[in-house]
Amino acid sequence: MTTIKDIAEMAGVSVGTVDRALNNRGRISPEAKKRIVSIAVKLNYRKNKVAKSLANRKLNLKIAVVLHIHSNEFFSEVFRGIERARTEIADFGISMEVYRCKEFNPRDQLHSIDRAIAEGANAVVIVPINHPDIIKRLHRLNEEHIPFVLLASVLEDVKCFSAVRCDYARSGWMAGGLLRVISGGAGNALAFFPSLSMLGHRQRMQGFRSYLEKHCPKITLENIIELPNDSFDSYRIVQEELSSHPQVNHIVYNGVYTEAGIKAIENSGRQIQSIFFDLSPFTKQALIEGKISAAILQQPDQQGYRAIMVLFDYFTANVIPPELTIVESYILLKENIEELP
Amino acid sequence: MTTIKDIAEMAGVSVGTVDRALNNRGRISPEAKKRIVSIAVKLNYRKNKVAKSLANRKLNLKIAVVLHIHSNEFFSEVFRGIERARTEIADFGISMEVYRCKEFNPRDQLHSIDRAIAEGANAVVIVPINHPDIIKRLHRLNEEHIPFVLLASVLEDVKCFSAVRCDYARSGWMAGGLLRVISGGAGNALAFFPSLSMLGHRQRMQGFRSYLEKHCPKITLENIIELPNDSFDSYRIVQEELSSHPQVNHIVYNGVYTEAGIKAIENSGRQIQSIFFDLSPFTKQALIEGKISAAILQQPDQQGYRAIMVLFDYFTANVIPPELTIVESYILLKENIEELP
DNA sequence: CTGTTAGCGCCTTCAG
DNA sequence: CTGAAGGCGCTAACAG
Repeated sequence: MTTIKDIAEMAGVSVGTVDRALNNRGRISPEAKKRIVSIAVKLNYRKNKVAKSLANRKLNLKIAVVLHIHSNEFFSEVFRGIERARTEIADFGISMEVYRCKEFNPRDQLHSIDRAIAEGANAVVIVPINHPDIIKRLHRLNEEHIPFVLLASVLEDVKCFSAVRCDYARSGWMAGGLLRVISGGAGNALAFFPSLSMLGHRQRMQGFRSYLEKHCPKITLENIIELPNDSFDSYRIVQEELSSHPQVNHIVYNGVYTEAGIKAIENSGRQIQSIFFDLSPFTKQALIEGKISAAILQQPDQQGYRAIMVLFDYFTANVIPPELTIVESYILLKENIEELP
Repeated sequence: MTTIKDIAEMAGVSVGTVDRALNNRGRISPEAKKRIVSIAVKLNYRKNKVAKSLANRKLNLKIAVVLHIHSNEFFSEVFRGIERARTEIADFGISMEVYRCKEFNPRDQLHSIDRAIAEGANAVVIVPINHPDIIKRLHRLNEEHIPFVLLASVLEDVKCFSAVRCDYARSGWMAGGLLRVISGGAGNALAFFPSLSMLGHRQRMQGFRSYLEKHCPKITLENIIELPNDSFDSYRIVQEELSSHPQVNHIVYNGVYTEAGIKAIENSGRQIQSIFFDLSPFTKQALIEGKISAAILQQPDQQGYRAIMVLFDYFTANVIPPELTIVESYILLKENIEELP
């Protein structure tokens, strides 16, 4: 491992000069810089993350995390990942502040961003609301050179430092594949999705639909339903859809209120194979009890964790992340989680 | 974040004394120690991993990794995880040396361990051969207080620092569950496993068998076959078994030579649903082409990575790991990996 | 038994 | 434009 001291000796200059040469701090003669850089390249010099972090300490780096308040189980998991990251980065002198704001309330989220910046955040992780004011504010963050990471969401037309999310289209596609396997390739299905005004959900829905169109000619997708943002209404809608589609024997359910879906299916008294998205406690229980057939997970904790770590790598090692980090989705059967005999 | 300096000031002693008190180095009066420790507890002091690592540098910590030479695809993946860990721990002043030895050759492995220790390894990660001489050597490592991590294998009666592996019984159980789903709960099956003298494989096989017994009364498990350690022989055996069991329409294949299994199934010309373990390039291709139905993965790269990181956490933060770290297994359908339209 | 000090590698500040 | 020095938190070696 070569250090700036090695380079300094080799170049016959002081470490200070090497530091200036290698970090574009100016105040250095072009010739000296060139010579030092070439030595650094020759010795394959890499900055030591640990030493840098120790020195960084004085900078008091701070990451702001802008989340919703009334978070569902999915975001609780995301949050768990974020908290895990917090403990890991603390030793590196990087702190984290969480700002929670009302869901579907752009004004509140805007306010949170402003506050974060005012309080000295050096970077932002955000689950953005798709609203012109927010978009505009994010553009301004770019102008202010505050890197921000988009978490668990799709926002087009915004150039962010990095984005961390699942591949929504893929997860819908996988739901299709899983349905093919579970159904033996034939049957009648209903699919429920949360607010399709969110691009991610729409992509998932489209992935699912196009899979069935391409690969499952014998599965009739009788309806695709957008779920309301309420547990009881969701229950009622699932129930109604089941009543009005008596041949349906398969359901794909992607919704915040998993209990609603589970109960509605159960209370129908019909033999229905179902695929749920995400692993709420209800889903988990229902899976183990055989009330639902399978689940598709998107590792929310990993998403939260990675979003923070992207910034961590940047601060500690100047790593420029890929524009998009995809966290893989997984299929879960009861056999993955039930207790073994 | 409180530092030893804070504690020193508070206790009216020097940082040296605090260091001795907090790290059981002796040479300190019991009263001083007690007082300092209580202050540390009150201030919720945690050692700073970064600073410790920087200081650790002088110790030149070294992790030895004892692997087989003729590694299959599974161990290539394990190795990739290990190399990933290498780059992460380098900045912390911890190096890694890989010792490769002939598979199924205890003498050679023994020699590798000896050499690793002679060359100053402070810890060992090993994929152990289940042989009395190796076991004895591992016991001696314990006496020498060299922590060692067992990787991707089960060894009873050896108290190790930590073990990292998949849950073999669970992955067999999952194969059963997947077969249930794929087959619709009825059919005739064959199951192939690698050397059952390895405890892990035996556990997986038992997990699979007991699942079918408990939950799939209509699936006839016609035979369980142990695969030889050769590609051509494996092919021949699968072929023979298929011939002598003409009603078989389901196969579970866990073997090193995945190509053998795939080809034998393909060449039989029969309509066979199959579940493979692990994701070799052959398996991946066959999955995408629909020649096999599903795969069960055990994240070998994660296993390699975690094995190293367990020691890393110990060296940098004195973290005592759990005796066993289970890396989850996952189900893979073609829809997980095929290209999206 | 305890205090002091010199690093670990890097960054920043202050002199020159 | 460049060098020297101090400090980030912890450890180890040496003095007392």
